[in-house]
Amino acid sequence: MSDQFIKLTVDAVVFGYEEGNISVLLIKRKYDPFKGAWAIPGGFVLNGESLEEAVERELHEETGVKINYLEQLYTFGKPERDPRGRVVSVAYFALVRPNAFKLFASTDAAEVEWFNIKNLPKLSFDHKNILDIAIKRLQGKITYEPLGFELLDKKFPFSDLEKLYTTLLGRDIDRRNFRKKILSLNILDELEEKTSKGSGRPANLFQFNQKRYFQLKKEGIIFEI
Amino acid sequence: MSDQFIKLTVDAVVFGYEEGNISVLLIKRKYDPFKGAWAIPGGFVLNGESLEEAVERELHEETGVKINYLEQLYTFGKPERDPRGRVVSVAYFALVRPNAFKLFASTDAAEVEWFNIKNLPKLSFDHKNILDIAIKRLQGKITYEPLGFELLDKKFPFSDLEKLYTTLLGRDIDRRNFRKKILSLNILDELEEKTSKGSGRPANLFQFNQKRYFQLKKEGIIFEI
DNA sequence: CTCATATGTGTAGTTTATACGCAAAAGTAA
DNA sequence: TTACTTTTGCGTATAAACTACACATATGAG
Repeated sequence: MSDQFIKLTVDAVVFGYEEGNISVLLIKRKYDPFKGAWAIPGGFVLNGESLEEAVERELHEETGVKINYLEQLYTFGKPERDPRGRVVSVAYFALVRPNAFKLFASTDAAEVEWFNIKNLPKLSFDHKNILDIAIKRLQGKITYEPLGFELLDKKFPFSDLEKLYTTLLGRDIDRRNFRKKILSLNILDELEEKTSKGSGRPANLFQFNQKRYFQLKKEGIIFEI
Repeated sequence: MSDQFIKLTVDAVVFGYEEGNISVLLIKRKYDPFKGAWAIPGGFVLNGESLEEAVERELHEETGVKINYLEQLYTFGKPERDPRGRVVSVAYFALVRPNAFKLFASTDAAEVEWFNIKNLPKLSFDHKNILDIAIKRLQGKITYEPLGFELLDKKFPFSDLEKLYTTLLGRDIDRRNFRKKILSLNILDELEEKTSKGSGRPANLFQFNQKRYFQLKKEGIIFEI
């Protein structure tokens, strides 16, 4: 049987957000094929590990990131997608808080870097396609799942959340209506702390209450922007 | 490297609808493991074929169905999910019109049968899990994608669509509001033909206009129930 | 020709979404 | 200290969408 020659990899599109920029984590490949070109981090799945374990291992090995949220994106299986032969890749979609760790490159990666999704380099394999699908998923999903909080600091001012949504959706949002809508969902805790950066009135800090969110979800109340 | 021992299969959850019943297509396994037990149709991916080609080949070989709609569902990769060793399965989700063809069992299948999703037999492998996820996907997706039409005859009375949604969503729908909402989407063509089955006023037949739907979608107008 | 059955349509009341302006709390510069 | 700039925090009026609900019409059956 010829199926024994199919190899399985996992790849992860890792998104981060900082001050109005959505970035994606890429590595510069150390070995052929596509040596020296940029790619999504990933690698072969080992026999004893689950797909998620493989993703976390590869990400840790290659980049040093701490993942905050992980979900399966899509499996790419066209016969000609990898010049090394038949390689099927299960792609994942990850969210991180970029300022919560330091990047470092190792194993298969010569370099690791954040790239703004508006300004991406040429990518290896079919990784451009994978990234496009991941971006669409992120843009679509933040309107009906509370993913945004996974990209912000644990405690954040409302304006950060608003700016994140404006950036991701690529359109203006009415600040007052947005605030009303989010607060009416009752999944944010307003803290006593305030923050002030530069001039302007200091902002109250908020925190996502995941426990309450899951309970509301169980009761059938859905998140929606 | 131990990754060379990972084998790749595709499995397909095939849904059909007839007169108020959502059914799923299962095969009775002819060989071990789980010989004689019911399972979702599927099998190993061959080296030269894409994942979709593998699904269509296996479905055709094992069951004789003609697929009307196919999308990737999820990839299942827990190391212990198959007693034969490390087998990762890319699961698909398919919709068919059951009265458009005849079933026949062959190759790996001893029998093929439609099972109402409310009354399923014990399943092989982790197929119960796969099926549950597929059912959730179907229920979720018909509210924001026009999938229902893929399950009905090309020409259908409005009451068929209504009954399908009632069945899938598991709750009553106001007949008048539902009709208004669907018709306002402007994706159905009202035909001159009428149908009459038994007593009662004959119903106009409708047809889904996929071309118009895609155009509206491109313009940003979304399907939603 | 009457009855049972399924289809086809309109409107009022409620809820949700949208548009929009001004006051409060801080920093900054004269 | 005071006037000015910047950012946050809040309310209301209008438009749009959703929900609930009842009766007329076209057939088949007896």
